[in-house]
Amino acid sequence: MQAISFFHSHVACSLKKKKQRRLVEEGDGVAQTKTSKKRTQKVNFCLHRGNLALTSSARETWFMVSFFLSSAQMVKKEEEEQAVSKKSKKTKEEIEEARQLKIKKKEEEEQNRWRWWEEEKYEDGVKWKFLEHKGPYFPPEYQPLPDNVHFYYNGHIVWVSFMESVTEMTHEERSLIQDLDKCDFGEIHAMHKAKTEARKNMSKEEKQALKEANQKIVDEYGYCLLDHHKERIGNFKIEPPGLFRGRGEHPKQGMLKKRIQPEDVIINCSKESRIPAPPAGHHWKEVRHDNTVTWLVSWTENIQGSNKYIMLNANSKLKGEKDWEKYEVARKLKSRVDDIRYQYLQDLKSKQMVTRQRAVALYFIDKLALRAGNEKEEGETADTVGCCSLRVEHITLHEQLDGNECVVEFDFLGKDCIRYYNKVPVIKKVFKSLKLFLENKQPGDELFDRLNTSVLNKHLSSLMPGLTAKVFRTYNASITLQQQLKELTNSQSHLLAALANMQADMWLQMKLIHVLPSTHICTSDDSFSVRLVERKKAAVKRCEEQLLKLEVQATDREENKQIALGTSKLNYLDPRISVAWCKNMEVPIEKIYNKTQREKFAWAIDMTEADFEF
DNA sequence: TCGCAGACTTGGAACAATGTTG
DNA sequence: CAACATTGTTCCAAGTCTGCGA
Repeated sequence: MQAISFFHSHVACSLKKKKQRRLVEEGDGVAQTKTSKKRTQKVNFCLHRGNLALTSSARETWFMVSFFLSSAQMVKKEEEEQAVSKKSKKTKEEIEEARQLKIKKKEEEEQNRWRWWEEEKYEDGVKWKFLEHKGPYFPPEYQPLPDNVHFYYNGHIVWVSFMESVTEMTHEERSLIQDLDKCDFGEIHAMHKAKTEARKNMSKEEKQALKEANQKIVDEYGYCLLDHHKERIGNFKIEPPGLFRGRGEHPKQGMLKKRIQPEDVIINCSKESRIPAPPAGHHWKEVRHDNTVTWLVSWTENIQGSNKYIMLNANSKLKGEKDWEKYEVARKLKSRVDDIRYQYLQDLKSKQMVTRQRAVALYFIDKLALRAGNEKEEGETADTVGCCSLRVEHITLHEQLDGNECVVEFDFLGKDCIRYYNKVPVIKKVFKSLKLFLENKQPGDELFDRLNTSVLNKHLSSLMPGLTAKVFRTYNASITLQQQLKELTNSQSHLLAALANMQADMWLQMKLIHVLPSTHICTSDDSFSVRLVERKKAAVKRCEEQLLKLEVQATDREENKQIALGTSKLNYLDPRISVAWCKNMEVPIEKIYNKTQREKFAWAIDMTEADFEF
């Protein structure tokens, strides 16, 4: 235990620094107001310039959508660039040859692709009929420190066993090493620094060799055979030992994550398949043949005691089918959502406390895209909440605020300790109910004391099979995207090319708008003429130069957020909406999804017609 | 109905590769 | 062509939700 606490305090030290910075960055009110202001401006600008109506009040949802739009618009720019680079370098034949090769490769890939979406589904619960794989790839063994690298305690060289993080400290070490301040990791640190430096300075050949070696591992362990099709595995490597780095104020940060041995590992595969061989001298914990689950390998992790799995890549049948299903449920919600909304608005009047709390929670989940909020074990994880686990201190009620009535101010840490701060005007009935819920409660008490996620989800699934809280996030994001795209195409289809560029520029400018005087940006709004686009481009360039000088950390972070939101387009936006739009607009799908994304959404790209309706 | 383990999705951070620019 | 910026990939923590047993 002491070894653990030793590491704990060590890491806690370095973490604390970062945390403090984080606090400064995200936590303080000023920075926060700034970012929210920025967001609002961005939305307004879009509204104004692009004639887009903001239909959903869920800010988060909007940003997923706006990100999609902006990233979709780089069409022309890329094409130009390609043309230029081709001309300058290679000969005509070479270009032609390379092109042919590319096309051929693409065709081949297309041919090899498993079109599982055209096949019949298995009976309920069965995930596969045949599964064969090579087992997990274990991380390399611990390398002892070289003889010339030392660890010092209180100025003396100490040989320690715990450096390899396989074992805890020995008894003697525990009694010797008590004070972190007396530890000197200097030489070890220098060694690691030298190693990274050496890696950076490797020659081309060395890098190539390394790459090939890695590829070999992928070729051997990275694939499995599932129902006669070769499928890529998502994470075929066992997690290496190390220090647990939780997020936020995690009570277990810095604890020792143990090395996983074959004896800890459960293998799942077909009975009649070639069972993977454990490393020499070892055996598996268990080999099972359970075709109702999708994992190939599992083990129990020692920090939280939860299970870890090796599963297939996002482009596999198992993941794709599930994804498709998810969007189908969300689509079904489309036809029921009016009823469901009507119902929870009615429930707001209910005399029954449970019903009333449920209605308010649902209102939040639908309107604000809050997560369900399962209860968590105290002391095991950071203190974060979702809708159902909101506590008294997380909301403030304002009868009147900034010219709005009935405003709820949210301030809490959500998933991954990301702060959610929002002031939302709500309808009177919700406001009144909230006041009622807060009566006779102290900070620390639950806002929805009669409600939890399982009550909520049970209710939802009684309204519609398959309906759970998270479906609202998918539904709202997807429906908003579709609406936005529709309006875009209806009113401005003939100007689309210009608009596409416009939006890319707009996006760029959006980032500048807060830093630069407004004269630099809004030169005029009279038309969407191509000439204007050109002028704008020049303007953007000038602005960019200035931005570099004026660069504030705040903008950096804002950009990071935008990028992070981009990843959510992988999870919440029905790809068929985007695919249909591309087909309608004759925009190549490559402009919207990169290779990985295209593979993941192969089912959608293949099956979607231009007239697809979410 | 309640608690809990298990399975699977979501999403940020770190790292790697690739593109851009002065 | 080196330094910097952007984009893509990997890793794994942190959620959601289900089903089971008491």
